[in-house]
Amino acid sequence: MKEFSGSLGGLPWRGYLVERVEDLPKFLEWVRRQRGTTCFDTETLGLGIYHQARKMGRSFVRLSQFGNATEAWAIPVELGRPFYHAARTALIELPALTGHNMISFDGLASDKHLGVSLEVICSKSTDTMITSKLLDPRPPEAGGLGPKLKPQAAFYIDPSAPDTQDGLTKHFNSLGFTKETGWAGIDIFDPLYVEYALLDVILGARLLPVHLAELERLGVRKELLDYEHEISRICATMSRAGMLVDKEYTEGLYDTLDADYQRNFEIVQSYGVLKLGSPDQIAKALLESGEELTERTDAGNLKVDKSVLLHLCDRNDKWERIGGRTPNPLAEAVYHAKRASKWRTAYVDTFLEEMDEDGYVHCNINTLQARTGRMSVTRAAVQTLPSRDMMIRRCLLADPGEAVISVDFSAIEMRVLAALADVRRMKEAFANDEDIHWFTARLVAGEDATEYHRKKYKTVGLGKVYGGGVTTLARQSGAPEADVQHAINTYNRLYPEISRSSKKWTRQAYQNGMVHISATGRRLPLDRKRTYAVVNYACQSAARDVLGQSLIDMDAAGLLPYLRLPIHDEVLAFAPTGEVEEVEREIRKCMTMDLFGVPITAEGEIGKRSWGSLYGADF
DNA sequence: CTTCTCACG
DNA sequence: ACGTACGTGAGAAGT
Repeated sequence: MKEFSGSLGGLPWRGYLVERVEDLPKFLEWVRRQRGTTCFDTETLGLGIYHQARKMGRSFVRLSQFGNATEAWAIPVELGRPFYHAARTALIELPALTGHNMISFDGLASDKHLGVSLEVICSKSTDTMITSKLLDPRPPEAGGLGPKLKPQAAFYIDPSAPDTQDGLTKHFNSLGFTKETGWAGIDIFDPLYVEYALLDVILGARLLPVHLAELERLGVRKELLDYEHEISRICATMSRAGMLVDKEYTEGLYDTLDADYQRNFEIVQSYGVLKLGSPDQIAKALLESGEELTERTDAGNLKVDKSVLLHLCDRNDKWERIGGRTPNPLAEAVYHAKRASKWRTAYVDTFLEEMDEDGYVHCNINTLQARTGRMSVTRAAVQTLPSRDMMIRRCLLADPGEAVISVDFSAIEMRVLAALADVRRMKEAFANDEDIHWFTARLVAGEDATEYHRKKYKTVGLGKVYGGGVTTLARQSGAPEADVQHAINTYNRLYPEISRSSKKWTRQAYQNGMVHISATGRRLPLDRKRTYAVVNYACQSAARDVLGQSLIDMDAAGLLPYLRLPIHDEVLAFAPTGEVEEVEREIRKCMTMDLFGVPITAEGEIGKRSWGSLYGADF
């Protein structure tokens, strides 16, 4: 056994590294003495819970740490069964746990590699990542502390708390490792590695009570904290289930996209462009080919983005000819090469890289990522797969004998806006199950309302939710500014409650230290220069909480085993073909509710085995 | 590390 | 009085 000690925030701490099997009884005695909440953390080979251990042929969990405010233990799980069993016993026997991002990372890692299920972990855990996001959801660049342990510890515990993440990276580098290779490569008994591992649980154990006290001081309801832990468990369960990669199709797609890229990049090169990702070089070559470029980026450079390229190709975004000019072959090649390259690297490569031994990808769902509380999904970013073309979604499959189900909320943000701002005429429209944009168009143009009117007022309605101005809406819709201005004025007359609520929410935020309190009691800090964003924050965050509540209802209805992904206003599920209709109906039922007198409704779709089947694929 | 670009809701 | 589209993840290039 090796001992460590130090002092943080004026309070000493001691740490113990178990080196031999004979040290384990002392650890287990300590475990049995713990009455309060114990912090749990793991040091692993990396982030790839589901594929890394197999690829490297090693124990994924290297070190497992447990600690309270003053004492911490490090168990070298990778050394073998007795150590693994001690960590497992501790996880099972400890009465209450905390940890930083522990549910979606350490919880899933324990589920996969330590013989302790996610359910057991979740039944007694409080995650300080969740408490930190409820205190302030902003990343550091937006003025918040950010969720990392270091700034949290520095602010809430001790300004001189060491930056264990940054410090470890530097230590890795000094030993000849990189940030990535260090996790797997460092000696399990390296003193600094172990000391930082011990410090992490000491800090985590101290962070929880301070966070909880702060949440109480700020009046954040306990119910919101419980609600977020339920959502975290539900989403981690979806990650664990994963989605099957159609390996044969995906490898074929890799080759297709690669060939597409090669072919088009050769054409691009023949115009003297060496780097496809260099807007400078592309702009120069286009100018030399006789084109005129007028649009500029925020930084003042010539813009050569997708819309500019499509225009030069004489195509719309569905790749249909516009018929206004002769297509520029360089623009066509750049467009195709960039698309093939992005789709291959961002999606296809990631699927093949992240696949586990059985061919499943287990994406990481960050349940409170955005400052509005919205979720994000990484490794792979499956919330952003191309939807106009089915080829990427075609890579992901339900299990044999199953089919995909997708259920969407109908116009959720407009409904949430009507509910939160108490917009009388909108509420009437939704009560009658009207299409809100047709409704608005008919209010203005009567029976003469056309698709053109609907589109115009849809743009304005969305602009309201986002807080957009005349210029942007005009650019976005292609309509003249005067037209758009008139439509906005009309909209404001029809639905005066929107501006009224916006002003009220802004005023209240000022009184509340520039924080908007959402309908569910979430704290949403505003930027002083963009207070108009309060309408968007209120709507986006309430829409997210409607989704969250529906997920909790789905779990209660026994539907969790079918769920695979939350996508902002949509839920993706897989079910045996004999049950799809019933599962779709039950999910839809959970997504149907009342929000302050506004009916929230949903529509479902049933496909075949691949996700792409919902986008036109025939399998 | 910042900028640009592009994929989504 | 004025004027503001919101929120993400990811890769490549250039500083």
